[in-house]
Amino acid sequence: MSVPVSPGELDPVALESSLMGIWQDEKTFSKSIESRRELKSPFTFLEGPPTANGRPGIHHVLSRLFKDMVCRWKSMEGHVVERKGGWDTHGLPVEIEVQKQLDLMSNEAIEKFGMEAFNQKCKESVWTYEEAWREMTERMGFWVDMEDPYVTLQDDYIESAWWSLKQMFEKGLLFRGHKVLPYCPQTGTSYSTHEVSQGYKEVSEPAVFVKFKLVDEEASVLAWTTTPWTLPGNVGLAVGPEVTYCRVRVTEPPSGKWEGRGGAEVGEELILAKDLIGSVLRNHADIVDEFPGAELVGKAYAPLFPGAIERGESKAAWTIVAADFVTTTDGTGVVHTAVMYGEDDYRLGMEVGFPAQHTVGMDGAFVAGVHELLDGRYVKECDDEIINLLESQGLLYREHDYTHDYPHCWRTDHPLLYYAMDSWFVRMTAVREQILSHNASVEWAPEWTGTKRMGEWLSNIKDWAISRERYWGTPIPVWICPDCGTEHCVGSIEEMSSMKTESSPTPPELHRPYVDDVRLSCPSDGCSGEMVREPYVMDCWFDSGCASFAQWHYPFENEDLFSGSFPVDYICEAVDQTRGWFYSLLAVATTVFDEPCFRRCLSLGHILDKDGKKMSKSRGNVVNPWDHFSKEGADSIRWYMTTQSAPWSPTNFDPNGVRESYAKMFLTLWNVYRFHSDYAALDDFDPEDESGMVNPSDRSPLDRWILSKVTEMADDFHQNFVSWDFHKAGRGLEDFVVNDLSNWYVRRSRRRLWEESDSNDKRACQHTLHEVLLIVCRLMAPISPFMPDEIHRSLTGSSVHLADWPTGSGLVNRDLPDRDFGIEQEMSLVRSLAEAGRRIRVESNRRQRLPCQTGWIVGGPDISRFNDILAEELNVEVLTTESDLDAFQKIVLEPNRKVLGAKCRSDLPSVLAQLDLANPEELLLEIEAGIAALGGYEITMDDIEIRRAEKEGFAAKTLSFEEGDVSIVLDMHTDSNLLSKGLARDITRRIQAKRKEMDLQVESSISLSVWIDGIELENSDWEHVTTETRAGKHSLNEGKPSSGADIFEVDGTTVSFEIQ
RNA sequence: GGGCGCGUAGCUUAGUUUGGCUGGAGCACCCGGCUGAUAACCGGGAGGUCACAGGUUCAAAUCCUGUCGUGCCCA
Repeated sequence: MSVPVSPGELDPVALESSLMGIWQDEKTFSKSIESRRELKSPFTFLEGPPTANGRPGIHHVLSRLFKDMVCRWKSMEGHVVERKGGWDTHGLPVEIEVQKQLDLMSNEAIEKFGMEAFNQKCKESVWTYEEAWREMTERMGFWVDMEDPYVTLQDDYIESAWWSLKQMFEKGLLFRGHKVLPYCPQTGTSYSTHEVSQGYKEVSEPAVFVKFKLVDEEASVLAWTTTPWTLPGNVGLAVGPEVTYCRVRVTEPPSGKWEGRGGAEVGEELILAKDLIGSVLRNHADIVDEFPGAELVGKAYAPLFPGAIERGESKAAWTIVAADFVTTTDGTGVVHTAVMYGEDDYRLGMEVGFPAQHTVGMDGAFVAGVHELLDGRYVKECDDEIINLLESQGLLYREHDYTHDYPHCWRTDHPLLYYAMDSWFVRMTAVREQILSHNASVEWAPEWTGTKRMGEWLSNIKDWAISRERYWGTPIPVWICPDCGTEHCVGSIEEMSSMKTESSPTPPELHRPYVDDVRLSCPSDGCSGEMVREPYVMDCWFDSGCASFAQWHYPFENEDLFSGSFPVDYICEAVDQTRGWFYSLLAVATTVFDEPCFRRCLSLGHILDKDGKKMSKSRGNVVNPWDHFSKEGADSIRWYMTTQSAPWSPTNFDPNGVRESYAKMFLTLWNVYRFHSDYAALDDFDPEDESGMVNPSDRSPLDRWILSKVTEMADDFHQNFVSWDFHKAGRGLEDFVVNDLSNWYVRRSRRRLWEESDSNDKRACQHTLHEVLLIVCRLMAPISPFMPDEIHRSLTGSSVHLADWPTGSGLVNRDLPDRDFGIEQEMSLVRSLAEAGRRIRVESNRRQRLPCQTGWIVGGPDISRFNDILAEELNVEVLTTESDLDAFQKIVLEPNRKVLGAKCRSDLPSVLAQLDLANPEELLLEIEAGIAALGGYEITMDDIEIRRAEKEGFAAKTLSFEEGDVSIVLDMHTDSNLLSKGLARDITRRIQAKRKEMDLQVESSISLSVWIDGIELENSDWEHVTTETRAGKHSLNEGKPSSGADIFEVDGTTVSFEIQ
């Protein structure tokens, strides 16, 4: 059927582009899915949707590679592996991009521009780089359905997300609360940590030590703050229950050196942490009492700004409470708590029941009723006024300037306020046990991502703030009745339409501002209110967390598709998704279905630049994948990324490594393939022709060896895939191709194929190469899908991606040769001996081309069937075995430190010293007789290892194996016969090099003249030269060398030669 | 500030789970060899404070503690 054609030089870019075309024309991807349909065994994959509003970089290739690799592998194992693409299209990054573009630096500006127009811009912006992403995806060979992807901005997707939120709402898991966020009153926006981290600035601000007067005692508690504007909001003080506090009495008035406002009267008593007395107090004072913080808990103090906050039902307000976050690293060891203006403050306030009221409005100004001098003023401008007020009431102990890094708005440069924003939460704390158990059911790679990184996080799980005061996102489907306060969560478009008031418009899509205009009729009995939607959008992590069902628009359609693919078998993203997508998938699946969302998760390490720095646009160190796509090709990038480190290790990207993968792996494989194809084409070799078949058992030991080795490699490869060690799999395969296949099998088989006439041996070699190449291609295909397909198609006529996994699976059959352990062991010895021989020659200064008369193998198994190979490698005339070792060997006893150490422990050094001094032959006899002892310890065969070493005077090497030692000994003498043979090889080599230099065809004949000045060349050796070099006409030592002749010298003999 | 990784030759890395013989490879470098065998191959050389400091042990790259650097996530 398929006779190979000569493939020629490798051009990886042309090869890959041509295959991309073939895949498209043949619909190979869809065939690779459909052809497995009848086995009815799905393996489900869920694509973590990328955002296409940034250009894809090399780090995006990594996660797409590992997604693709596993999916291709599972396909070849016989599973149906559907791969739906996806796009993440909502979220703050999109808005920021558009705001920058349109110079809309505040919410006010956006609203002036128009929310509808703004969101339209956002929608367009998310497709900016879609084309670039598609091109990258196709070029790298990532097979995923990009024609019918799920998109988080589509109504279908949003409707599914709404449905899931309603499930939570009905389970009572959705509630309203506050979230303290860095907030900019100028732009009216709150910021994510990510944004905040871009805007830290060093500033110097007034910090104050404030006296809080206890109600029942004549003493004040000192507390410190860097934000005086939060003091009117103070509702409590926190102390560390274990921390030691002191009550001190001021003994002297402030000195003349006192800086700033404030102070304390003589006799006044202050309370603060003992450790901080020195750094806080500026008066001489006596310690009158010392006690743990627990004793302070429960004491009441007078509010600084009476009336600014109403006590309401709170018992804890304006009392001292215990908190675990209190430290004595700065301040006074007493933490001023303003519930609405600090994360810790808010959490503590909720815990102990402080009133949660704002003293500051969304505009950044104090609200009415705080204090007549402050009401309506921007808080940051009131620092001085507040300090004055405190001083005038004797409540200020000290003020000072404090320099620290403080977050600022990157748009307006104004300092941000930590501010409790209204927010919707999912009560994750209520499902903590469930989510922990679902997490534990996931097979994580690496394991610590799940148990440690995710596990630790989940065991301290907090409620999930899912609302954002933004414009572009999935609108929160919660409506509230202004009349009766009823909250209603809508779970479908249909539900919204049926509850809609008559005057409300029908929204053209499920986005703001359209859904904002929808009013619902209040469903409460007797209420005729018009419900208004909460003006938030959802955290975009919630969107992507719904992917497992929203990609199918479940439960509105595709019930079967969803239930057949949930939980999904496999997801894969970079490690930063632990608290991102991995978490949101788990969180949504747990709260909606009480099930895990995925069975296996591969968490990848990041790709860093070559200096170990993270790749970012601002650093300008992002590597463009096309630099390598259009040079070494996608196969090489993929192979490099797979083999250079474990998938989860952070890795420095080294462009040179890609080149190395290309030069080593792909060039070598290509040339093995090319070598095979060239001769196969020449010989019209047909692997399907039964009459030409040579059964493996009838093939040469060399063939049987490589067939056994390929099976060993394939089984290891598969095992490594199963245990997620893709890097080890790839390295093993590369080692096989380069070392076993190319550098040994092909090198040793070359002459077999040069044979022009048909022979069993030649066909045996061709079948062997054919079979081994196919196995290699099938194993490689998931990692690097191009070249293996090219070779597979050329050898069989069909795509490797439609072929079965060679090691088999529950669905496809195993298709590997049998192992032959004996032959593997023998060959391993042969190769070791060949290497040892080369080392001998280097050490004995004897060039490789000069043959040795005799080589002796001493010890080891019978390797006579490889005698020819080994004699040629060693370049010896005669290779024989020798049983009498004593002629060139002696015994050395080596200690087994593991055994001896356990036995002798601290005496080990002295025992080792004695062993060193002992006569090995005598000691060995004593050991065999059971009477050996060193340093008072009995010595047995277990304690030592016997090794043989050659005596002086022989050119020899000894190799140690578990089964015993094997030596190779070479005869180093030289005679005229050997010199002639050596010279002939040198001449041949020079002529061949010249032929190549002259660009002659391999089979073309030459006319050769040689002149030798020095040793005599024997006739048989001259014949060898003329045959090897295809010298049809030739002359030796006839006339004088012409001026155009090449001249070289070896061992004092000068040789001239000329080719015509 | 907290959690979780990572740190081995100029570069990329194996070995760390389970302590044990001289810390093993590849790239680059040097010497030599081999080649109708490719950007290849083979032998040898040079190159290591196994991030640092302590500890446990007869024995530590490996286990423990701390420090530094670096990355991710969270504050």
